[in-house]
Amino acid sequence: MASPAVLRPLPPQPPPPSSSSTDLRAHRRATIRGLDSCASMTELRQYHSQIVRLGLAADNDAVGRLLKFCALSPSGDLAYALRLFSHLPRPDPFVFNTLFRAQPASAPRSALLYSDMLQRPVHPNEFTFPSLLQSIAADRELGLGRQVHAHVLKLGFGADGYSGNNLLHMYLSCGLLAEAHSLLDAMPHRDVVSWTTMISGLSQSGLLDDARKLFDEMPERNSVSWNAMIAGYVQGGRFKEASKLFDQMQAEGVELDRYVAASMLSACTGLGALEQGQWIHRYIERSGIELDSKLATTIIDMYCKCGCLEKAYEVFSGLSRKGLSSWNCMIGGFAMHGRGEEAIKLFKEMEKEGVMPDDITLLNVLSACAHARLVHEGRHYFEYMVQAYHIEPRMEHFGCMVDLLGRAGLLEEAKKIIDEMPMEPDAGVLGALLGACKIHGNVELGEQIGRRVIELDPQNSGRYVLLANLFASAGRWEDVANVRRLMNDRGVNKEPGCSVIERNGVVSEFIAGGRSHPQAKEIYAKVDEMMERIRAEGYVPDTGGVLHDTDEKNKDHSLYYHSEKLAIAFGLLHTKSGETIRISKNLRVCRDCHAASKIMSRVFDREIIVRDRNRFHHFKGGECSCRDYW
DNA sequence: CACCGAGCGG
Repeated sequence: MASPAVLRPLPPQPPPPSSSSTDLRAHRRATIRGLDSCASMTELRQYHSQIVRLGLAADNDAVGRLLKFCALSPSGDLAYALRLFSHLPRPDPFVFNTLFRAQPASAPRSALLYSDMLQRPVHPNEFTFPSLLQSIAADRELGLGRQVHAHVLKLGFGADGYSGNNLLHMYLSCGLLAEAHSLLDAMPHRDVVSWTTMISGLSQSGLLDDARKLFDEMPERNSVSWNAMIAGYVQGGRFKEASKLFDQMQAEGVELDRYVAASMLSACTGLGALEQGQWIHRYIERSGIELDSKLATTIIDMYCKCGCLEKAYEVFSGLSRKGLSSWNCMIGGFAMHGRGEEAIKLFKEMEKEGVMPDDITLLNVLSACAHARLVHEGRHYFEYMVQAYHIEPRMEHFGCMVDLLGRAGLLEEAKKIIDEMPMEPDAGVLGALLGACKIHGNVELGEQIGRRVIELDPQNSGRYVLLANLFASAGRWEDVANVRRLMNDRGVNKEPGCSVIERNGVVSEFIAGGRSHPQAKEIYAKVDEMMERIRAEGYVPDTGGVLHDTDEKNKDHSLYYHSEKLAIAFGLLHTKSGETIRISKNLRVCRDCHAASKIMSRVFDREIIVRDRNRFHHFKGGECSCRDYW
């Protein structure tokens, strides 16, 4: 009854045996042309048999087109392409060049194919080297790259811009910056791609300032070049410079495309700049930039990490097709806001929709449990991930469990996880236990773990401070001094606390005790007023976290001017009453700021949202969303 | 018969 679904018209059928040779030629042309609009392997097989029947099995023109579809189309079939290739008696350069472009490529395989090409011999043309060099660059096979470079010159393609730019890319990927520079100087036809390749290569080698110098000097720029530089800053964590360059790009009237939009969303995420991020999001909607699952996830991540879970969820639930990364991102969003139940609910929804979770999904679920004190659930999912999905816990999963158990006060159980895990715990895992020891005042275990952590990761200032704080809480001032001395001897500096707040799209930065802000005087006066107000409401400075063994009054004052309090003062000065104050900071919220922020949210009737290194705190009506569990 | 297919930077 039901006929099979025919999605596309069938290719032209063979001509009747009586037809003339003119008809045959026309038919042959039509078949070859039709191939260029082929959409599926099923259809391709029909064309293939057609071509064989027409006696074109050895025809590079016809088989080359078949091979192009099999090798390059997302609905193609690489194995089929290789079979076609092996049955071609005299493949031409086009056939070889097409195979170089096929994914997944690898440098050794491309090299093998290239030497096959040379032995036959089939002569490489200018289209041969770009794709060959791509796979060599991706695998950083410098030795092969140098040999191919020699061939490019010997075979007379030294002046070809595409080959030159790809050689440049290859040297940059292999980290040979000097070679890249001299190649660029020697290139006869430097173009915007050559410069952009250099900028991106230097950025990826961490030489952002060199890249910027080149960027400023290059004769011509397009949106790809701007994005190379902006993305470089973002990758290097230099979000403010990314944002400044973006403003310059806008001023010069360069088109904001999806790539620049994605880079800028990441910059906003890094800065916690909600308004700017929202502007980019609206721009994407207005300009009709296609919202693929990757870009959507970038937007969701921006909203999550800028403290706006509701907007994140709105975008998430509006997606018609949710990719794994979107689910992961949203679950992670609930986790970092301490909304563990909702994270778990979303995970169950994901399972119900038949989406297969991965190790990141489960990491986010465990992290959600850790931030919400869901010890029971955390234990469950730690077992469940292996049983249900055969996902073996990695280092990070163990770290999450140590964090979950340790923070809940189950130090012995956390220690047991570390002792029994199949790999050597890294500084992150041990650091989680150290943090738990600090919270629960277990100096003996903390000291033992702390010393191990510091030796594993001697440049990380946070762990020294944690250990020193632990000693301080036990009144062991001599050990505090020893830790400080160790830091000094090793040249490790305490990372200064830094908070940022955005107002009218402008990001202001405050450093603890810093006075470089133009309105410093006003802000400090506001802090004093704030602290006075909350003291009257029962706030008592918590000097437990202050290391200096000085008198209490000095300690109070160093607490007053923590970056977070400066940022809140700025927020109170510059926002309308009732408006939410959003702050992002580089370190974790200290106990004193946490207590003060709670009272301030009540006294000034403001919602204060703080993103710290680990998670979010929503202060409202005298309470914090973390329920003092962080 | 001769034509052509196609390669780079985010």
